[in-house]
Amino acid sequence: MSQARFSITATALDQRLPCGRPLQKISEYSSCAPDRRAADDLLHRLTGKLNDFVREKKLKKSESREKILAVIVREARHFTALDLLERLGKSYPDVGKATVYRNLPVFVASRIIKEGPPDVDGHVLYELADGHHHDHIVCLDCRRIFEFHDEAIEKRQELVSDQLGFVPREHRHIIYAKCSYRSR
Amino acid sequence: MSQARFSITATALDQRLPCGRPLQKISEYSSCAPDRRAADDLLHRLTGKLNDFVREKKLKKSESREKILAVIVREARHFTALDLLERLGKSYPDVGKATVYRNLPVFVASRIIKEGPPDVDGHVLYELADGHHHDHIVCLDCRRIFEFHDEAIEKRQELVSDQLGFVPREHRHIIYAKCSYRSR
DNA sequence: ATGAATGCAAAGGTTTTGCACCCCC
DNA sequence: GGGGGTGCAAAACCTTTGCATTCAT
Repeated sequence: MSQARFSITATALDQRLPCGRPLQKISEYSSCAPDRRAADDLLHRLTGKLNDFVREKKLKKSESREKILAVIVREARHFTALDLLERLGKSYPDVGKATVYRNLPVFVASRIIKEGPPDVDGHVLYELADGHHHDHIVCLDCRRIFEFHDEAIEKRQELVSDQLGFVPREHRHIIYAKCSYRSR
Repeated sequence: MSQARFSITATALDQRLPCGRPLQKISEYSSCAPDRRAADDLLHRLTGKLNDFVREKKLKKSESREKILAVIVREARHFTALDLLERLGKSYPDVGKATVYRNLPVFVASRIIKEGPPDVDGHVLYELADGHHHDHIVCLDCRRIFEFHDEAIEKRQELVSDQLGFVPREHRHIIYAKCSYRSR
């Protein structure tokens, strides 16, 4: 059984923080933008995607919408509506919260973000829809969210669904676990 | 690869309902109590479990708590706090909602119920903790919740977690799919 | 000029909390 | 009689909506 089939990504890149301290917000960890240049590139690409969608659906351009997108790309990997509001308030206090709530569905519809698993408090977690499907593993100690992908599980799900007479559309799979940070 | 490793249980037992009609509430389907005698047996067993917990934690007996438990066992397989409130209101209108919200954590702590996957509207779904772990497959058409268990996926999760340096504690796995009811 | 998009504030729906009272041990 | 448990109502919390206004096309 090949180990190469696993892949993992730490959403939180700041590995220096002590793991034992519980955080108030998952997002405190996921806020570290990994690479400014990469983020800018991505923002540029996604802005294009947004514009395409806006044109296609005969919507109108809006500065607020682009500000929101910028904050998402630069600061958030996994975020709730409230996280986003809070961050947006720091960079762009002029954008109202109703606008945020009204635009999240637009970003989802344009496949720029997608709804992920619910966070620890039960709120919808959004994340960038980068095209690469992954599932989540959340550390119960440090609350960081990691991503994993395992082809064997994916395949098995399809098999199970099929055997049971279902056509699978999507799934959410979260493992709550303890990372070994503490014991290292 | 043996097929016998799959198991499935329909939470909703009323198979006569037309599948095409979307429901307002998941619970409308999961409300069909399968067998009165079995439910009473279970209630008796769980009441004992509750009493043990109450004694152990030096809490006190309460009639409301037992009423709530009775409604859970008799009417609910998968339910949100609000579902429970609504049903409770019919059988025991004298029990206040604060009491329900305050007791749900007690039932969870005593391992009588557990938090399940979030429902379609994002609310926490509780379910009886019957000791048999299972995951869920939800039909996007008829909204019924089915339970499945696949040992291969379970094992694989442990392997993945272990390889990545995590000690898994629990997980939630929901497949959103379309059942073949319509096309039959 | 038309209708999308916005900010604000008010309303909505769900869960939690404060408080006085009740009841179990 | 001490402290958990309760009901009620108020508050807290997050999200949606109404409305007048602004802005993009």
